[in-house]
Amino acid sequence: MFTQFRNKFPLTDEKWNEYTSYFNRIEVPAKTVLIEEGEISKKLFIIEKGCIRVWFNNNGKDLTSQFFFENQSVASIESFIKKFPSPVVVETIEPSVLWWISKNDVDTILEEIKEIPELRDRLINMLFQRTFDYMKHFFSFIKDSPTQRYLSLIEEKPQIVQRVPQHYIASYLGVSTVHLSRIKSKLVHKK
Amino acid sequence: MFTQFRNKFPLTDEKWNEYTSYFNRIEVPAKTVLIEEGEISKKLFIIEKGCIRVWFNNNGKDLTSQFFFENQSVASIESFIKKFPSPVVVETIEPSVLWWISKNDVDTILEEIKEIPELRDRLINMLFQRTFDYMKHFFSFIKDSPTQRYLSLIEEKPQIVQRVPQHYIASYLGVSTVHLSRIKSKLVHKK
DNA sequence: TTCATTTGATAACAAATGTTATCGTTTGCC
DNA sequence: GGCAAACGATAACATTTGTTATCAAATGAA
Repeated sequence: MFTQFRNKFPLTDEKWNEYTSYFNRIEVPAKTVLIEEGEISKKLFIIEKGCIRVWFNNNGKDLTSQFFFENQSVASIESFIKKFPSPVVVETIEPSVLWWISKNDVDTILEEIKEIPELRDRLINMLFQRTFDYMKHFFSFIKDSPTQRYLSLIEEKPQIVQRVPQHYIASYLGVSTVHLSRIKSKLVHKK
Repeated sequence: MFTQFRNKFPLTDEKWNEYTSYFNRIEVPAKTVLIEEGEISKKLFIIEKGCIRVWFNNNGKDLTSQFFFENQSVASIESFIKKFPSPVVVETIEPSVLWWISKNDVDTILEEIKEIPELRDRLINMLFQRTFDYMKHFFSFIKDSPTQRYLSLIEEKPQIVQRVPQHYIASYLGVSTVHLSRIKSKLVHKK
């Protein structure tokens, strides 16, 4: 799982082995809840195989905010960092193979590597990138129609359209399942 | 302008004076464009007095993404950091008193202070906070109706409702000016 | 396989929102 | 003060989107 990243981290073999040994491998079925609403999230997950959905409960309605696939890391980020009760649920969509690490171990690693400028800068860049991604997704809500957002999704994140059940995609795009069905139907008939 | 922040930064008086001297004070009228669309933004602004709007042009329609008031700092953030052409326009709403600093000077300061853990951590926290703010604003688009978003705005950012022309608020909330008018009208008549 | 569950399409109707146009008020400027 | 531009409210109508209900197809578990 981790050997593919080995050359990206300027660490001694000793440190590398120590850090990667903090991770635990688990296999879980579809629809497994990894982090519950209200729980203080103490785990960070990396996906070896499978796919994960982050959603929250809004007056009984299930609203999806993000999807994650192979090689991405997932946490209830605000809960993980600030120790707040998680506002969101983190749940597998497909049967998945995951690696998790505890917050304690992450903190240990961060404390040690922050003396290494390359890694520190990489971390800061990751944070910026996250912010930019949110900005972009947000902009699409004030500037695009649901149809345009669906077309962008096909273009930019085809994995989501291919692997995720449609009613989750509907709430991710901010429309009802019926309306997403209509959008697809119209697109087909126009072609 | 800066003396109110003096005690928050663990710097020698010498460094403090050097850094604050990098800032330039300007006074500008309302509707002054500070950063144009497509320009590579090399300035960061701090607002002493007045109010600023960040917007972008979407097929001729003027869409507002953020508002800023006194003591906040403003840049076309992605352009400033990554040296991309700015996708947004940064423009004053009211006549304003601003302080600006060049990207070069910001880089100089960042390079020097990154050896100071307190400041580095403060910077990282600021980045996280920005991301959380975007997440929150984004969530409100998938979970709230325009009426609810308007009520939240009154509650959480009364400055915007009080100081910003209504048609800018409409595009910020993602509705037409006519519909925002309707929303206000309904709220009044229900009371 | 068989049956229950999940998923997705569609229709009919209701509600929300956009568009265009008009009008009155406010604001800024000379 | 007076004029032009900006701003905001409202009406009438068009379009989009949500809701509820029904049905068919796909999927998964025993």
